[in-house]
Amino acid sequence: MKISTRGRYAVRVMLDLALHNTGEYIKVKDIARRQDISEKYLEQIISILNKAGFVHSVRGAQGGYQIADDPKKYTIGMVLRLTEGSLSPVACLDTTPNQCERCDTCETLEVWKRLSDAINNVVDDVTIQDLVDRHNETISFDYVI
Amino acid sequence: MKISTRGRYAVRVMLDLALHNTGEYIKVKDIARRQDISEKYLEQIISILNKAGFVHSVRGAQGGYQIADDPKKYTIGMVLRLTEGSLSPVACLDTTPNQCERCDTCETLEVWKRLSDAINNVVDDVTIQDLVDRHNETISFDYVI
DNA sequence: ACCTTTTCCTATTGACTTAGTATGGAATGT
DNA sequence: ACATTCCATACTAAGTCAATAGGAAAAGGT
Repeated sequence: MKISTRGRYAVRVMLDLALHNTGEYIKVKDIARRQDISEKYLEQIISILNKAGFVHSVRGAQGGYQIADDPKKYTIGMVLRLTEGSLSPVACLDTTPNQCERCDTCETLEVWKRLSDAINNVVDDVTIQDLVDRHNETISFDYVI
Repeated sequence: MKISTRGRYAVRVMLDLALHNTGEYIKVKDIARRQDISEKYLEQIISILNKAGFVHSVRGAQGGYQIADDPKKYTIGMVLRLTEGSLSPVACLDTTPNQCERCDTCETLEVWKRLSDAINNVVDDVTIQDLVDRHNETISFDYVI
């Protein structure tokens, strides 16, 4: 029941791009350095975000990435589902109708549904913008000290 | 973010033992047949439950297993945490204090905490007895038809 | 035209986990 | 003694994770 680095890194990439959205294109190398993540591994992850249209890329010198839309438009859930796959705790909830042959008499299905809803409610309630705000709070707190 | 068969089977074992708690000892072979799970694999899983004291065992002929305490006493969360390990979505929540070197400035920590709480709230709200009740409802519903 | 930068694409790898299977030993009732 | 049942450990095939490796393609600077 762990979120893998792929999903967590993807969220951090989106946050990094939102924080550095100056109009210039952001290089993977810079994100990797700031986030302390392997450059090559980040390439793969950002490529997923790119194919889904979450970020926009330009190749060649002076190229890089930008977040495609307003950070308010992207929830953590969208990023995690894209990179991790479905967040439902059991596979049988991933298809409608439920393909499990035991689902008619399954005593535990209700629990998994509640669990799935609880998970989705949290991750879909938080946007990348919320993380930006959170970051800015932390920064100003540092200034006070 | 999936619960593995180990955890799900463990819950079904506990439910099976609760449903068949007649005073006699229940054989792994019978649970395996009813639940349609490999006997040998079930042995390993029930052994975890046994070592944790969730079930009580007797060896030899006429031996088997019984649920150790009132099914109301066991939550799904207890069974899952025992068999799956921690249910928190990120490893850094598993130790106090948080060992992650980035945790002071981590913008996402709050999300993972909320997610962890949401998960635990659901699984700790449901007991094995609730599954028994759910089972009995389904049975009586079948009778009506 | 050439070179550097940067993204894009695919293959490979070592460690680990999952979901079992296999083999045999220890205890218990008849 | 013997069948039954739990107990313990080792093994395995397939898959996932978290990268690493190597190069192709595009774009800008000179």
